[in-house]
Amino acid sequence: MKLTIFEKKVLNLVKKIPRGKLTTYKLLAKAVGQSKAARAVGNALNKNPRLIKISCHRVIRSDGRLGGYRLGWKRKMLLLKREGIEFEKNKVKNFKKYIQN
DNA sequence: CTATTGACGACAT
DNA sequence: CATGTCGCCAATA
Repeated sequence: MKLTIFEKKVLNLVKKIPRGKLTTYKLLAKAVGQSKAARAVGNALNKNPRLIKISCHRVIRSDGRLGGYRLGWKRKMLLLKREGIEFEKNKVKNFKKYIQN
């Protein structure tokens, strides 16, 4: 499985997110120099070859909603709760305070 | 080269 | 708050 440059960039940033912190597809896009490629970022994570090793569950939507996850958003939510993150109505409560800058 | 496909985002209704 | 629309983009067929 070979990864494209774009995918590598994204995955490398994602794996650095510390436990209990979050980031968004949009921020990642900006971080790799393509502020409008949030959607493409999501696709990159979807292809994530090491779903187990890379914590792609810490990436959410810019509006605080969870966004997708290969194994289902419920699973994603569980993992986040396990890291001490709280929810309300399918949205992360005060998500801005968890964002990793 | 063109068309399609989404783990998206901003805005309108 | 819930949907729908439209624009964006990298990857793929």
